[in-house]
Amino acid sequence: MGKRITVEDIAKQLEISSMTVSRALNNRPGVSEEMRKRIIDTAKELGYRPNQIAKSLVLKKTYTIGIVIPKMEHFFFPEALRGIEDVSYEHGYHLILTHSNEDRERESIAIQTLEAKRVDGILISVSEAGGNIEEYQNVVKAGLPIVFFDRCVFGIGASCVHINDEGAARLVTEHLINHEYKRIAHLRGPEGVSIGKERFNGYKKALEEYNLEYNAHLVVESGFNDDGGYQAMNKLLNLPRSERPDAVVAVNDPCAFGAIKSTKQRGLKIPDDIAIVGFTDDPRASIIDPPLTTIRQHAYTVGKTAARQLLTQIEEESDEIENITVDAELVVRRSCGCLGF
Amino acid sequence: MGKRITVEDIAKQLEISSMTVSRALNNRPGVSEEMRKRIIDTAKELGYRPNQIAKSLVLKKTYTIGIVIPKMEHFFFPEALRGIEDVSYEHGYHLILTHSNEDRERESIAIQTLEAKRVDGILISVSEAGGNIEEYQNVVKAGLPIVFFDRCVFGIGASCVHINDEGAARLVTEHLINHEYKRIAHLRGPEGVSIGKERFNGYKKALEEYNLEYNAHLVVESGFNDDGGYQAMNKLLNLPRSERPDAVVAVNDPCAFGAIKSTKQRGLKIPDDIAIVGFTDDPRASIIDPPLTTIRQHAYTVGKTAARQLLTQIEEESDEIENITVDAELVVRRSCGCLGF
DNA sequence: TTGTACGCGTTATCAA
DNA sequence: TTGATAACGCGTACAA
Repeated sequence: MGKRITVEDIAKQLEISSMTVSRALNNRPGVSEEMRKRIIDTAKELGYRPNQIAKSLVLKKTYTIGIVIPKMEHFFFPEALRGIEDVSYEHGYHLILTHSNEDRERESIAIQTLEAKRVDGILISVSEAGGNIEEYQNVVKAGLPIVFFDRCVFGIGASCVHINDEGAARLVTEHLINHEYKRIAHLRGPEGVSIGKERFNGYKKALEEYNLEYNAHLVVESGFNDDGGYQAMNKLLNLPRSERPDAVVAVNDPCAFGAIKSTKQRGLKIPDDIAIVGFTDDPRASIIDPPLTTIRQHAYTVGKTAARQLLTQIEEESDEIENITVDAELVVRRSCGCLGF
Repeated sequence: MGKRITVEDIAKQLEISSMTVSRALNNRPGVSEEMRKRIIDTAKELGYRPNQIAKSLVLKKTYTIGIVIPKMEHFFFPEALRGIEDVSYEHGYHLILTHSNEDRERESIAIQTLEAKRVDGILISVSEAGGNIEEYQNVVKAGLPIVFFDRCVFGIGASCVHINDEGAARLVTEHLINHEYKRIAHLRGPEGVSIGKERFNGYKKALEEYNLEYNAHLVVESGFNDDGGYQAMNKLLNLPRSERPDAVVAVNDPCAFGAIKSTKQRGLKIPDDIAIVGFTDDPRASIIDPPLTTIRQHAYTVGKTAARQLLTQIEEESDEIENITVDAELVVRRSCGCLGF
């Protein structure tokens, strides 16, 4: 931040007061057209750039929203970010991007930074390590609008935008059941993260509905990445042959990719020996061998919706809380063996 | 931005001056340990959050760097962003993220916004539509550090971090030549963008070096996305059979994916009928059918290096300009037909 | 239509 | 060790 032209500089050059300059530059009434023109011209000439910092201080408004993202590597987040950006841009808001790297403490610091920067609102997807509930509550208490997206925290008085994780997991599990799979395993996400829990619930409810036995040995915690999926799948494949699953529901696509790798390494065929389905519709899902049956999440729409919800809260100063569900759909490809080829 | 606790509030509660509070909270000397403790305690109690806006105004420093990214959909950028974020975080800087969406005007607005927000520096990858040279020059003139990454603009007094695009394009083209391909086409990026031009130069130089005829019909502009690659490949395949290429160098992986789609649609086999190579090493490259021979770009390293260069300029107030090249490597997979299976 | 005084929340400077 | 004052750049409120 070097020396910059200020309204005062422009005022001096034209021998008028800084207020007139301010009025002219902000299209306020009370300035003669001639004066306004002269002011705008010299502003351009001098390369004036308004100081948004000073503006924010007096207006108590930054036109900035803070984002907390747990993991940039997941395709879901850049895509959601794109949705957030599009909506914010339309509304004249800008983004401060922070990254928790799935770390509790780093997330906590990120939130405090955003508060210090006086963002007008926060969009957050909580870290895999589980949430800083108290931190979130402080934000809510302080009257700073906050909207959770994808990985949510309920019951603290904040809005939430996510897909129907339980329903979608149930859908994909039922799809497997309907195609005669009997021993269906689940590579589950962390207990403390909403989507991990809900997808697990969906899986379980599908089993119950069809009177399939729930077997705790067939549920392995995997985290959200491919390495976790690889490790978890290894555990399942280390079971005695008779106890091995004939199908696997992975908590997300990266996890499914890890599971596919593990399966192939042992010379097993997908879907002939074992079916695998994912959740996300990562760009790789359609071109991996075999193409992955999965749930299409519409990350862009989730981002857009979350941003809209946040901006509504900000601009209408409403604190109406909403729990918004974005539609998801089953995408059937070869990895589940249901296409008949 | 609601009512927030200020240093003044803390000062009043303790019946001291706000300066003492400021000193205590910023670990400055000149406060008795006892006083410091009391101040920190009441700050916590009251839920004090420093107002970085006010701080920035007086310190003329925001600890924020602005990013301009042309297209979130390219895998390269989230990955570079991750590198940028990691380095910035270490240095205590935060990111304002803007998105030009490959649009000239939107890029221009983004830059002006970042100036208004008084970022301490800018990292930019220019839009496909070509650069706002004057805008960049104004930034440089204003003394605001700016570093280009990946898609650069040279000769305006700004640093640049990119891979050796020309060398890498030459490498991959030579690889094809060495494996007896004779009619090698190029799906090229836009004229006005550095990487488009340099990769084209690399392609051309490889041909020259091996005395292969350069044929302008075999060079088609494609843009940077898969649709552009698809369209461009269609043009090549519409040529009379004898004029068709036997190999194609795509300007990047998304473009190569489009070309692969076009080729498959016509029932042609890759690499038997036509070889295709890309540039990026997108996550899909390794799992598409056939796996794509490409250049691995190390986007994360590019982001990291660019951020480091920018922070050096900011913190050392040096305006030494550097043109930094990040290594890239050839990744040979099946799509070029050189693996012998 | 234009200008003056003051405040936003913080820190630097100088005095006590 | 502590405090009073001014300043950062701008906009609000009121006066001329």
